[in-house]
Amino acid sequence: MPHDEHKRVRLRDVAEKAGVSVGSASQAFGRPELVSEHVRRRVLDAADALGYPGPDPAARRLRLGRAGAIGLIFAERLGYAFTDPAQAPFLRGVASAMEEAPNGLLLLPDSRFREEAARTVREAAVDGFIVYSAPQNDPRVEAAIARRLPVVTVDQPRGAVTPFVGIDDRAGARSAAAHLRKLGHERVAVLTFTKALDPHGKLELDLSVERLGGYQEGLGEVWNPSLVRVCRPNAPEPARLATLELLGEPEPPTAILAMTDTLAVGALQAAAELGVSVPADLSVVGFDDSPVAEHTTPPLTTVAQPQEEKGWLAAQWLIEDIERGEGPRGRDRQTILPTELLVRESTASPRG
Amino acid sequence: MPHDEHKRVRLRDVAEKAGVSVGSASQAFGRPELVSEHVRRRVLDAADALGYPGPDPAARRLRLGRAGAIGLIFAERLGYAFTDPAQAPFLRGVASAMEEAPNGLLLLPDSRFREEAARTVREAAVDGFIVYSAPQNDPRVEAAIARRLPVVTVDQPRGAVTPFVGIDDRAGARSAAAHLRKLGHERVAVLTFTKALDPHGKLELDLSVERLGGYQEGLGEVWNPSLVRVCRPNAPEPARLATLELLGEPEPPTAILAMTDTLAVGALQAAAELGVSVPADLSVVGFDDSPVAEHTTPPLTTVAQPQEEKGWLAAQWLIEDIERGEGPRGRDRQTILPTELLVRESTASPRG
DNA sequence: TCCTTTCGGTGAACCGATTCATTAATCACA
DNA sequence: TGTGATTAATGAATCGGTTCACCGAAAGGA
Repeated sequence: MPHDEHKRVRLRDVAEKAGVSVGSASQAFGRPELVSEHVRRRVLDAADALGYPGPDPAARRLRLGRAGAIGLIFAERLGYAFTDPAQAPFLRGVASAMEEAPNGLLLLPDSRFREEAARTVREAAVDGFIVYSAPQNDPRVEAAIARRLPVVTVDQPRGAVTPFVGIDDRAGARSAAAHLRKLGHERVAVLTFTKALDPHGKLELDLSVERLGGYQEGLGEVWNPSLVRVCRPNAPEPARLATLELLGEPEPPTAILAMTDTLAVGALQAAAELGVSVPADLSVVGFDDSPVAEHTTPPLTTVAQPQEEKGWLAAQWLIEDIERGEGPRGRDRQTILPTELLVRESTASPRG
Repeated sequence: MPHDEHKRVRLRDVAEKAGVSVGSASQAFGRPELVSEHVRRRVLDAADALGYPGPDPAARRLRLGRAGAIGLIFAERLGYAFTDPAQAPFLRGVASAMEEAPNGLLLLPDSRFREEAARTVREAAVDGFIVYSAPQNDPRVEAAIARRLPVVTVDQPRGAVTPFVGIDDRAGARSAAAHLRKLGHERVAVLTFTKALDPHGKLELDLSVERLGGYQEGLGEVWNPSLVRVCRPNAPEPARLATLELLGEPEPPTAILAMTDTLAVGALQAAAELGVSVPADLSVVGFDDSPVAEHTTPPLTTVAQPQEEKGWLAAQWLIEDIERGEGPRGRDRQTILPTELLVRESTASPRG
């Protein structure tokens, strides 16, 4: 029967009830080998007689100076988090690096209320942050840096003032575009996504800038800005609509470069709806090689990037820096992992 | 230029440098209206002269008695988290309930190391837990309850000793099965997923038991246990393989009941691969009405459930209980939200 | 001029644990 | 029986803030 104990039970109360000092009581929980079996028993008994919930994490944290958690700052609002299946492997990588030390992962999503989100970051009980694909001038990122905790930045090579891991987005995009060019395509549309712009219009993500640049380089003289469509958020639906529109035009593109596989999926849906055959009438190239890419119809040609490795490395570095205990470092550690163009069945030479 | 201050800067240091008491320094940050403009300035200036990262969250938490975060305990390991697109709307619901108060969301995934995962829960700095679709005898759930913090359970109606929100899984599944029955199907396969079993083989999720029961009831005399396949984890790939196998048998099923849309997607992939036409040769019914369901080819007949509302309600209740500040409650609050069978184009009467 | 408010600042108590230098008790062995 | 070595328990200091009862000075009122 639950009594309505309104007061919380403190370690002190347990010690008193057990007739030992708080010191001993603490040991009984934290390092049992230091107390006699006898004391341990008494303490544990007292504890559950009183309904003691165990040492208060907040207090133990304060004393230990470790929060036991890592903050993950990412681009989307929570509701759209992980809508893109490409992010699952990244998480898997983070997870495997964290599995040894029992740490929690504190999600720090974007929010409609920018400043509130930053406040959450300022007040988050964490030992460090991973900034995943969020622009450097995001208030949350600034707040994270101001905390003077270790930070590792992912997918944001240019602006980072911290260690970072990423891929060569430009080269990857360029190879995708060059592939289409070589097949002979001359009307190539681009599906991109932009992050929400702040009032100053400056919240640009390196990632999208770089990929766009790569497309332009790879397409060379057939690059056509009027065929670029912004799809927001990064999900199939907006891409489907954009593609429907593109294919409805008098002179439709013969190929589409989608900045993510998720957008490519939308493009494929639109094509299927209109009875446009892929790749005979339309080639589609994605980016990421997300888990869905090989199961679309037809299987998607895409630029593979080592998501899982990115996640693993970022977490690994962060944990190292946390254990090193010397605060944040600069951008003295960096890795650019390679990408690879995977040619599957969604691309072919244009008709005629 | 960053000096290598190894010591952390404390509020005390700031106060000293500013020539005021720590009390005033604290106010300058926390409640500016209580100090004179003059003092506030001096403190803030001293703060950034010293590079003070702001009040230490751990300490402030301890004093305030609030962690400012909610723990989310969910079924999958972190790597597989949110692999199922059906979970995104749930998160969105949670997010919208949390948007007012700036709280963090601490992910408490399952782990290969069961006990480590439970430890993380025991030591998590949170004010309460949402248990999302995790079995009641999961060590993490037990740890959460032992913390004597508010807990809300989702999708686990039977075992819950806490408030819970869920749907009538059995009725939903029954309606799906009845639909197929009415169309005239007599060989109906079932794709299910089971949670990892613990050494005692008891980690059963109500959810899957209920849905399975519902299928059985709805199918009546055509229920055939030998056509039940376990697909693990809950992702398209295992379902694809299972379906490939089912369709390769001498007497293949004419319809498939998939326990989640994610599994249904795998079934559709397998059918497409084998050139089996849906719904002409094979009917497929999903569950969840996840965002992908209306975009599959063909659009998926499925049992819709109000994921977003579930998330919203769970978070709402939890926040209320936290603010009420009277510790955990029992299962005195509960809601079963309705499901609805959405008939799209993946089901039809069997041939002949 | 004296008394009462008002305003702003102070500093000690407290949040709930962990740690460690000390002290007390027990044991082994000569 | 005395001595040194172990082993176990103690309690005060500490982690880094927030809060609040109290106090002094300046302003307002009679």
